[in-house]
Amino acid sequence: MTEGLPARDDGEALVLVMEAGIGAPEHDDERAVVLVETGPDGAQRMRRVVTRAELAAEVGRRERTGAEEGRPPRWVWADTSRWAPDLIAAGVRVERCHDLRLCHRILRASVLSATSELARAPRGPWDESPGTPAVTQGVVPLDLGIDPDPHGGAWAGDAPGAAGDALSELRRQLAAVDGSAEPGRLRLLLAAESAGALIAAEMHHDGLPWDVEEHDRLLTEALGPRPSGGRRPARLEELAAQVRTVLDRPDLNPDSQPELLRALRAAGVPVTSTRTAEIRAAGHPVSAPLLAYKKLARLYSANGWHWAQAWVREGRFRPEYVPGRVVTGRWASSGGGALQLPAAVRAAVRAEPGHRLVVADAAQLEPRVLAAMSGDAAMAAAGRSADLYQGLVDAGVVATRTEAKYAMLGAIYGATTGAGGALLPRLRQAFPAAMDVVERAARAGERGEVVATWLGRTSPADEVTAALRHAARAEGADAEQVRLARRRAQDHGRFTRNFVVQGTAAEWALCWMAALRRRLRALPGEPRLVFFLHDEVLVHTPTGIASRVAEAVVEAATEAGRLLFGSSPVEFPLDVAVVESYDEAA
DNA sequence: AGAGGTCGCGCC
DNA sequence: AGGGCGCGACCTCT
Repeated sequence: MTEGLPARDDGEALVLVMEAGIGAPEHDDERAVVLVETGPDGAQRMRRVVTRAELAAEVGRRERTGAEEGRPPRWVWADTSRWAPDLIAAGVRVERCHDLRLCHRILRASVLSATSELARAPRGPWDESPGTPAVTQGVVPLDLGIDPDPHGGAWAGDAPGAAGDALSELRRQLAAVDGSAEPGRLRLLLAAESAGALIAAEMHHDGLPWDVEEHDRLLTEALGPRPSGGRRPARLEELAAQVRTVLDRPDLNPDSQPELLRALRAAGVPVTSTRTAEIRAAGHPVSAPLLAYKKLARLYSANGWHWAQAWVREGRFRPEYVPGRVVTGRWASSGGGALQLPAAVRAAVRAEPGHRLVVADAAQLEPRVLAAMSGDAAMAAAGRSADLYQGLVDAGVVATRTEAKYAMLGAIYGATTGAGGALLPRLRQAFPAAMDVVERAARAGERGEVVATWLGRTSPADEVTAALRHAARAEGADAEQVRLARRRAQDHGRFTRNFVVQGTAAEWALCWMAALRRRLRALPGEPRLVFFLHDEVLVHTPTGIASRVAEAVVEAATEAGRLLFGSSPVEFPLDVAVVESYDEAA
């Protein structure tokens, strides 16, 4: 089922942007940038050299002429996080790009491009991990084969054998895609990954609107006024005092896990760790004040005043988003824990005057993705209702919505025991095709094999699992070796089982955002994507077009489903809310 | 003093 | 429970 996937666009112009890597860093504006325009076959059409200071104007010009002809170019560069921020700061937001480093990483590992020259070549500069500070801030260590004099004219971009040469790399990538058994899937994946890199750069630039006063209000309400010096807030101090009294340890520091654990055990509290669940289960008089302390201490240290001072500037929280850092294809973030923004502080995410936040999240995304990728008609039918979990209840698969949720998540995460594990036979009976997809992925992982997402992103090779398995099967293997191999196989099987679903959900989400971004660009008033959380987006928009933005978000979800799964009957409904602050969304 | 490891908990 | 993360606090080692 590939009818939605893009065919090669032979009319698309690719414009490489490369740094010549010359000039002293203190004269950054004068550093040379080389632009090379090619067709999708990699044949060179035009090249020019500009200074870094001239780049944004040059890119903006080419982008406009492309847009007028209805064919914006695709900008090709080593690393979006190195080029896009300056362009965005200069007011230039390109329509599309191709991030060589992110795409290289996908093609290097993908089962769909395994026989390509790119995949079989030894590791080189393009295998360096993307998004690391050394890569994004330093000069990319590429041998571009460029004459160091930007006005000298001589240029050796076609010099063979230069492993770091961006044009050669682009050609290798295009060849890997064209030579793949599933070029449409890879093409979509690379385009989506690259669009994600653009979005990440734009979201960092735009930032999440953050109301520092509201944040201070809710912190003060929970913790007491902001303390001076290194002291704890009043409410935390009170709770600490209660804990000390109950445990009869006047000098206890409740922030120290070993100290706290010793004190709890000395007081006869039956815990083996300081985990919240154990403390709650103990039902001891210390439980209530200690649990309250832990909750507030977390808020204070992770998202308190100090956090705001470090990460919020001029009313915006600007974390760094790092596409491609999570093996499954999900984004990671760095700086301020953007992807763990707790519910307790979301009231501080407030639209600016005259604006609204459009908050949208995909309902039960992972189960729906599983239904689509497996072509499981029964599961698709259960997902016809807006709430897939309720759909399972209505179909008579399980008795309650809670059971449905546990069972589905258990199937996707690899539960073996407990409520989730117990319900698996019911799911297997009701949705054999869907369960077959995850169980085959699990078995492959247990054997130490790789698995791939719908679009071809492939799990990292795991030699350890395979080696342990081999050792355990060898003549004379002892029980300990067998136990170790089995344990490792089970762990890796759970990982690969989850990989195919989480990774495909990440692909859907990338397509969703890319489709949304394109729609937002066509709207007036500059509505901006300002937050992304795996299956959820926030758009900051002028109030007057908020309803059009909400429509665009829904249309983009439908488009994402079509792009990935063609005519699959699986729907991807959203919960959409137009609100003034994030906490108002359900 | 600083690096690195572990725990625990926030998000999906 | 089971998958994927980032981060802060504490602790240990160097």
